[in-house]
Amino acid sequence: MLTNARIAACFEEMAFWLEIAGENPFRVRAYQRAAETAAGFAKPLTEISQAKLLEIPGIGKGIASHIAELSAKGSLSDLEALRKRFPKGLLDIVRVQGLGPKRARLLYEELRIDSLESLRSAAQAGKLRGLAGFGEKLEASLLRSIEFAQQASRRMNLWDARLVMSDILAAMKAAPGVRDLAPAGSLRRGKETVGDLDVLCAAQGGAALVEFFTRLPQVERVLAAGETKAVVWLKSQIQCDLRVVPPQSFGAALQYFTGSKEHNVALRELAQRKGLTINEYGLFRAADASRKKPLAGRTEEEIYRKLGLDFIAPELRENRGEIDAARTGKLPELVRLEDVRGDFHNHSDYTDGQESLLDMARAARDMGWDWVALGDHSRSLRVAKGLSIEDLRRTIGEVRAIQAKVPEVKLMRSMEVDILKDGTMDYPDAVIEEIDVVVASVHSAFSQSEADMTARLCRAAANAHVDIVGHLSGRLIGRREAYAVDAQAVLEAGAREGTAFEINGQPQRQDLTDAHARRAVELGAKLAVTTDAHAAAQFRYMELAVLIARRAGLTRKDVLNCLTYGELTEWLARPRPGTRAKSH
DNA sequence: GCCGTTTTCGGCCCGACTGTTTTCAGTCG
Repeated sequence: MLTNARIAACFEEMAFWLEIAGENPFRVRAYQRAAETAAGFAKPLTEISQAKLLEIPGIGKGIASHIAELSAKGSLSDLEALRKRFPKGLLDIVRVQGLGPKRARLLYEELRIDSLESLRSAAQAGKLRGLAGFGEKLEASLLRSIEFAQQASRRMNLWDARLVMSDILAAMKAAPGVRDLAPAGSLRRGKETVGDLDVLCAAQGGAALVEFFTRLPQVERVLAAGETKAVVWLKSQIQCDLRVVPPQSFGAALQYFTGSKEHNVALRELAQRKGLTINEYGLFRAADASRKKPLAGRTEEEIYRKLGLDFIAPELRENRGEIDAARTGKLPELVRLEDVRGDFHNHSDYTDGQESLLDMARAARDMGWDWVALGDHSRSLRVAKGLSIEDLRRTIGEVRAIQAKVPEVKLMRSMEVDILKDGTMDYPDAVIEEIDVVVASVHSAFSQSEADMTARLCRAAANAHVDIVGHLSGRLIGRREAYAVDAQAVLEAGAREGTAFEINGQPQRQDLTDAHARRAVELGAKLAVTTDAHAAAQFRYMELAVLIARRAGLTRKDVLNCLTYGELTEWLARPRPGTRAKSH
């Protein structure tokens, strides 16, 4: 099936080659915007009629016909034509810091440079400095940048990025004259991976701060440093940007540097229509050329309010309709970490976890949760010491027994039960009925055909003994691709049968994605945010799961974890289509 | 290429930093 991700990649590449070709920059942007839209769109675009496509902001006749062509042929003739005009290696070349489409094209046309290798040898031979706009310094800096063009293109997962960020923020608190400090960028928006860290600082006068920042022990290399801005490469192997603004501009700057870029562009277009203009220093009347009297700037809330909008949570700022919703009072009231009353999916040392059931129960209590379903792996997952039927029954007894030791939190027994190759469960029905919460996941035969995998997961999602389908895509970010599956079909099957879907907060999984979670809710399914904790400390992964839920626009009523213990047991005992109610 | 209670044509967000230049282009976010 032609996925939205695949469509997005085509438009992204279209934009790239058009830019190389020196096309109208606004046409380029239109393709980039279409790519963003496609990537974040919950429903498969191929299933939407041409007329309905035109209603989507950023999609007009041209893009809609491209989608139709992609859908029909699996390729784009315009894209094929562009690919023939330029060598593929230019895609690598623009990853080098300081090289954009203009210079890449010049390098290709003047020196036939079409790969990182030919770029390196030309720079080493001193051949670049003769070109218009190139000099010795640029040549030398490019030569250095080539070295880590590869690693710089890798993105860090959100959890690791948050750890590095908190370290940098702690260090920056000691900087001279700091009045306020905040993370911005994609990390603040809760994106699953982060390309660079954005640190925002409020202070009067930035030079001393920039200096302090560039000399932090965490810094490996300074890429740029001016009066109000610095860019460094950290020893943790990620780029970190610092911006310093005066305190009265902190909110405007926080809004500006949180992005996304697409959200900000749309916001500024809105401002423009109202005779206003926004930059990182504040919201101004367009007529106020001096930019001396901001209408807003100290807080983000002010900025949105003065634009006639409700406050938009950072997680929603992707220009996917949130601005319209904010204008008409239709923004969802997003689920919050404080709304979560417990976890469904985790592991003890009976299988591949690090701590005992009792320690996990105590940790759940320390999280402030009202209830927790303590889990483990089922018998087929040998590498994780999956539990035999006898061991499973014994651990169910143990969970009941340790309840007395942690009266503050209601304990349940959950199991992550393997979905076998044919879509049946790893325990017989009679055994499964003894488990309080059944999370069904795929851990084997990842290379099945899309049709087989889809049938397998649909069968599990429609199984009345399954409460929650676990990590639907099976991807491990940066390590393993998602297996081939028609997620839409599985979400439909689950929604029809009243089965919930997991939003797994493990940093490498983050699965469902925000787009699939949104689709699940649109189809009428419930979601469960989970930690998949293999150690007590990993209960904190709930933070990531909730971020995904928020990015998906989920409210308390969409998320099972917001139920009280009483409400949850009612949900677990709910009548399922085609079967008798489960007994508990 | 997209878009429109000022417009169906002519606009399309804004600023910092670098290196190349004597006023600016390219890149980046």
